[in-house]
Amino acid sequence: MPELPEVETTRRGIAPALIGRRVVHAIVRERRLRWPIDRHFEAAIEHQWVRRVERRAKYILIGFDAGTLILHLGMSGSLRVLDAAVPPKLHDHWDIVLDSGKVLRFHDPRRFGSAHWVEGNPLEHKLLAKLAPEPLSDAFDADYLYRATRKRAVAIKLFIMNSQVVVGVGNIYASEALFRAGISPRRAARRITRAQGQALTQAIKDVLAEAIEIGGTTLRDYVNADGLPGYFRQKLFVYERDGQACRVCKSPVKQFVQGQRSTYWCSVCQR
DNA sequence: ATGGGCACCTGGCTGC
DNA sequence: TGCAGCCAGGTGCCCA
Repeated sequence: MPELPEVETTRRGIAPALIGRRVVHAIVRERRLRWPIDRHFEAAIEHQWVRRVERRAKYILIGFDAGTLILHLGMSGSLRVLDAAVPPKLHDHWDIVLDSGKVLRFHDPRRFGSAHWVEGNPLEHKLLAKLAPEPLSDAFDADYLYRATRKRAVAIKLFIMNSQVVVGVGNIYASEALFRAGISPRRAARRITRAQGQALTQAIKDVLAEAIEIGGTTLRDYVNADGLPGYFRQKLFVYERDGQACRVCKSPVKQFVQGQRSTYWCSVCQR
């Protein structure tokens, strides 16, 4: 899936086409996403005006007067804004047709994405209530991260991917941030030094901000609201570069599995 | 509380 | 050419 930069790029891309528009119709073709789409989904949003398009972690929040749509793109999801006349393709699971003649269309081959309609404060919803700070916020700072690592035996890579520690750091940017901070992904969280905690905090912020700047990372199927890929792949130091020369020291990038996910790192640059 | 592993699903690629 | 096996931007949930 899209990680935080891809979700944020999507949010920025769809927002101008949505805010202030009215929903004329909603069409669900496939309800079996990660959780089945509620049968009241279509009726809940029809005829409502979109007021806000926000993001919390990797969730996109589309706010209406009567409630909020909480969307997740899963591993292979994407949201695009198209002319309503464009016919849907395989795995285009739902449409929100707008009074502008445009449609917000959700595409997700693996169906790990989700859509929830909630009334009341969306941040109190079960999926959002226990999430840690946003990585690009002031609440996520070196002091916070260092304190959180104390007494934690888990490997630092798994630690920074834990949404109860910090949100939005997925498999690509976890490896990339650790490379930039010079920390081995296997290091126990409680073994990092204060200086390493500082470097890691900054690396996470930098890598996410830089990726957002150029539209995120497209590895296989991610596209933004206009159907275009992101270009951060060209800036990756280690992710999916196993066997290739480290961009800093020229020794081969290594790969191994942590928590059933591939980790990429340079054993010379990272300790 | 913490950590580890599984489940959900389709498609693309590799190697026989 | 066919097909089995493996792998992929996530994360909630169950178990020890």
